[in-house]
Amino acid sequence: MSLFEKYPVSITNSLSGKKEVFTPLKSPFVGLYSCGPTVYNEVHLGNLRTFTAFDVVYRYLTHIGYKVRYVRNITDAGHLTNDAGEGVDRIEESARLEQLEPMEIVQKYTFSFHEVCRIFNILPPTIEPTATGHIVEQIEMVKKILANGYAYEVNGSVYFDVRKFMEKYKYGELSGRNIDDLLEGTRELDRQDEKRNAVDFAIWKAVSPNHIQRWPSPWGEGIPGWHLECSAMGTKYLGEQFDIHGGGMDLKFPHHECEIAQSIGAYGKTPVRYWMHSNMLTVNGEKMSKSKGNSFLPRELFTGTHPLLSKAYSPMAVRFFMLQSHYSSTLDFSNEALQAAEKGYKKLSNALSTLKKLDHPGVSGKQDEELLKLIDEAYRNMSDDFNTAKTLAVLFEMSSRINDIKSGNYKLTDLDSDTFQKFKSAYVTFMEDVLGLQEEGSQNHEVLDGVIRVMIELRKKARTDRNYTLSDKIRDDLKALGVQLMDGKDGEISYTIE
RNA sequence: GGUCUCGUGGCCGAGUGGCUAGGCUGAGCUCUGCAAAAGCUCCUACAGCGGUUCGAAUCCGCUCGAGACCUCCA
Repeated sequence: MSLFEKYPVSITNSLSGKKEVFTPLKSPFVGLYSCGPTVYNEVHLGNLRTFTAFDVVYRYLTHIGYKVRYVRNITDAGHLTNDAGEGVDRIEESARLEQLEPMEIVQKYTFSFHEVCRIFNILPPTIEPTATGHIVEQIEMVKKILANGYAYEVNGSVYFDVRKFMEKYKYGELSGRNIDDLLEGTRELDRQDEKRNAVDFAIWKAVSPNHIQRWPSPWGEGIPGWHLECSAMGTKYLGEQFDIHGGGMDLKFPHHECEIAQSIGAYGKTPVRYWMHSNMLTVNGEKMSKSKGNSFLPRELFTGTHPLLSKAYSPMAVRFFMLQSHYSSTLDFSNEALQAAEKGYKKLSNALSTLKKLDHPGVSGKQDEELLKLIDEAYRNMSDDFNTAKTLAVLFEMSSRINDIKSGNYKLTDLDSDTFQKFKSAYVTFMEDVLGLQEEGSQNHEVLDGVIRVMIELRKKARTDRNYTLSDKIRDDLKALGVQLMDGKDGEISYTIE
């Protein structure tokens, strides 16, 4: 029996608004798509929250035995900031601002995005398609939609005909929009628009002659509509219908709503069975966004240079901070909250390194139902709509048990070896593989480790000589450098690096 | 204006009809040469009002407050 059968996953489906048991179309295969970044700028912490949320979804589904194909796109084709064709193209704008080719902009920020992902331990997806690499697929999709009568061409642009679509299908189901209201509110603006109705959206857009990014199409030179790329690439790699599509809450409308309409318009079936939306990261209760100017860059965290921060925070502390809340709730970002998260993370991380060094003595004790129950709970919590907050609570329980073992309050000889192995493997797996919380510091510094060991030996000697002035000096000086020594009961000294 | 979400102890943040969330902070204790770490104990809340129920933070209604989407945004 596989883990996903033992702990069936339930997902809050944005489409129904309800928690539903997750059954993949072709178990054990799972198709997962999540909207990636538009690479015209550096990603900020709010963006990162969503990527982290779906990283955990991918990690957990994989861990419990599903074969996941995880597609996360890179939007590297520019789009006009509104569907009417006014506004600016972000990538072109950045290119002009930085005096670079659009391709250089896109390359630069794609690399930067990957670097940030690596730092935050966000795994690469199994496929990371780019919009510009799938122009052909997008043009083909536009052709299909035109052929099916759900789009019309005006002056080299192609628009999706929402009115026509609604004669046969529903539009607005995902976001709970009432189309009549939408039409009502925007009727005035329609006059000089190419669109038949305000709710129509571009699936192919003709661009002016001085626009740098452009591709030939049956309708003339232009760029694909923003919503189209996800539909085209999702279909190509995951099929006309697939299991999970995720993204930030702010993409629900119009982006995801349009995706649904396009796919139905092209293939006659609804593209996604489970829609997942992660909620916003807020600052003082307001959404973090570039346009509001309240966003934090990853770099500002590591260096502690942001005016709202009192110090620098490590990537893992930030990752822990995000996992402490459920993905569907807003999460408020503040210096205090980060400080608390840093300490909490350190506690779990310390227990992790302690546990890794522990081995069962081989003397057979008895089973411990409590420990086994904790493992079971961790799985139940994760299978319950990827509730990382509840899972972390269980890991804190476990870390207490680990510390009990370390301090001798709980003797390993009283525990049977099988239970211990299960417990150990569960804690390490949930921390590292499922939640992606790695140990920080200590490792990867062989020389430093050697040097600290030498200092520790000297301090031990000083202590046995009762030369506390010297032993305290060694400890205090190392502390000043960020190395914390801790005296164990058995006379052994361990250390952590800030 | 329309649609929707949320309001939990000093702070962050789970929970959704009866059972301890958890983390951080603060106070006390144990251990320790002193620290640190760890363990134990304490401070115990559900915006307000009304209703349903044997029983509600959890369901329903109203009031107040905050936010999101409706235009690019994860």
